[in-house]
Amino acid sequence: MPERKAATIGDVAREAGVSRQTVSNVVNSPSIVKESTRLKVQAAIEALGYSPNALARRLRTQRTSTIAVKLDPYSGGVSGVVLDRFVHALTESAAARGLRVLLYAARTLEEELRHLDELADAGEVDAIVLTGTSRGDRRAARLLERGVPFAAFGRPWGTEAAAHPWVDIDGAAGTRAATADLLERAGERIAFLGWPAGSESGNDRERGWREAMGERTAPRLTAEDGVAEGQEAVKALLPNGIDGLVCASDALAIGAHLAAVQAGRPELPIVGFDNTAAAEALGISSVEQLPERVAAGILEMLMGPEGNKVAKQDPKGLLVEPRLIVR
Amino acid sequence: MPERKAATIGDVAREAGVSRQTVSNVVNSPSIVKESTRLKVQAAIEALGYSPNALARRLRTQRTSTIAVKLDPYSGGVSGVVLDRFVHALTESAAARGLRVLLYAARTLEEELRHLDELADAGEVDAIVLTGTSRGDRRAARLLERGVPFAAFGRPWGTEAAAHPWVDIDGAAGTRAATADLLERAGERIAFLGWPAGSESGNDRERGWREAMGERTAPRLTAEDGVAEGQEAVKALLPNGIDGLVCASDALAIGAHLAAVQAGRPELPIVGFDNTAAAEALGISSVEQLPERVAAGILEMLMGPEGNKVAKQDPKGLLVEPRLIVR
DNA sequence: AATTTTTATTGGAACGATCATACGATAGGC
DNA sequence: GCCTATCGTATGATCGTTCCAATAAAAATT
Repeated sequence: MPERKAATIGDVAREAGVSRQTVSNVVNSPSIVKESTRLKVQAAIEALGYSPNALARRLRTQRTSTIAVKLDPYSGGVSGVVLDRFVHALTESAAARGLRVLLYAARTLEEELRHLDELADAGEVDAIVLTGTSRGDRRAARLLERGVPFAAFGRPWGTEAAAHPWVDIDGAAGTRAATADLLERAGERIAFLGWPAGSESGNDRERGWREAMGERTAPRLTAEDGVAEGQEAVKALLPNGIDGLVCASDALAIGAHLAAVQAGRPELPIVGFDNTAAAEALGISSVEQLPERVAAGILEMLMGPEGNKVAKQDPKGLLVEPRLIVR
Repeated sequence: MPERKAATIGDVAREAGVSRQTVSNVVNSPSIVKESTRLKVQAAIEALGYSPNALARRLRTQRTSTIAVKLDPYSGGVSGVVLDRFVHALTESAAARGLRVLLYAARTLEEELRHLDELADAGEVDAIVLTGTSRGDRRAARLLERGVPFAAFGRPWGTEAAAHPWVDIDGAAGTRAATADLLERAGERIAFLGWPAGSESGNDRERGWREAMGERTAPRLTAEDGVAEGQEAVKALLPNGIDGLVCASDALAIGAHLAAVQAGRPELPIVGFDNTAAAEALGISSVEQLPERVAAGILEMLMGPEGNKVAKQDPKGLLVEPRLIVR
């Protein structure tokens, strides 16, 4: 008969012959309870199969022990996996700190802002994790204005630099390492295939390549993100004779790889970005983003190095250095 | 000064000069309130920026309006994307019905069982969504025993067939369609590349191929799931001369494709399963699982076609027919 | 031995909503 | 004009926990 109603703290108190508060103490701060009574209470808890009701506790403490994160609509592309990995990692690290992760979905900015308002108004979460921040991010501005604790996966690219905590991948460091590696292994002419101007992270990744190239020169191409687009862009270039190619994404890298194979240069060293399964399957080198580190960093920003409750945050940032995977 | 404490239902009642209950009625069942008082109350709500506290409501109603779903650890392979898409879709459909989705992470079965117990004991969720069910699934058994409402993405492969609601992809229908298509377009000898015996969904997918082949014969290979494994398995086969190949996964299909290219038969028609980004990028046909339909089906099982609260479920199943994407 | 401090436990209030029930006012039936 | 329905609103209890202040008992100080 598993339908029996769950035992409450009052039931345990009666069974053990103590007050409710003492039971609560045994559960939450056992150290202040005398050993003999603690054992008595623990036996009663055991006997009744008592487990504190999370809802009641949250109402009383005004802490939900829950953080929210947006799950982006499935984009269908090669990328997007990085965010999924990030959510995976966030869930695991959060569980280790006794936090739950709540998802919300939004297709548009307006919808997301509405969701953020709802989550904050109803007191559903202690903190929010934003992903994919952009220059002058309206979500960040809104949360700041409302005083909702949050941290972002992504830099505050604009001027509000110091206004909230964030963690991001150091894209420039990634492409710098990739370029340096190719310069050493392949030759002087290492080209770059990036996105059209206007993308913050695109600029960041291109900067790494430029810095590593120094005085050397090599073609710099752009294409919208996508396999076909990358293939098209590189097709025109190959006759120019390059020694290697650094790309802003795995999708572009795969396109470039296909173009290289078609042009009879299957051995052309190419490096992508994101280390997706597709790149792995094709044996293409890539820059691995380590979203697990980002997740850990975000939680540390929100709750301190060890804490299990959301605390006041310093608005500081953390750049995680990605890792080059050579294949 | 956004630090002002949030207004409660009592504040609104005082402001509007009515009782708490009337405010509650305006929020939850406006139709039973006289128009004049309703307007008065709505004005007060507006003025104070009142929003009901979700925690208090949940404690009183004993409904969390939350469902839990496990997020698998990132597997790193080509597959796994289907589950992510499913979670995406589930979150969106749930939001449309006023439900939230809570994530939990687990690396082992034991850990998952522990999490399930905790979620149930603490009354954190109204229902649980299981993914990747197997024969004699211990999680399903546990939840049934404890009386926790749940539905599964995946068939109850064993004998407990009718014990709980489930939704699954009709894998056999997918491979049947793929095989039929190749028989029509490519020729009589359509081979199958599956997994080693023991996988329920593997058997299911192979069955579809067999059924479509009927009296015709063609090689049937197996390999562990993976690009390299698929490539190896097909390398030996190609001299045999086949007209097409149906695979149990995109990873195998990609491996097969690479083997075909190396063997000088790049045009060999191959069909994968899951329609992952990698298959798309390489122009390989694939069977698309439509996890969005599965998500909608799961919610319907839990809450009825229109409902927004978890109701008693009939233990019935639903098979979703996948779609063949020809490239 | 009287006083202060510390330790262990208790009882009531509070968190913020909804439920069940009771009440007053208006309307309808004869 | 009396009795009964119906409607709209109000009151108090309740969900299950933790906070707060108070108390009783034990230990330490003078």
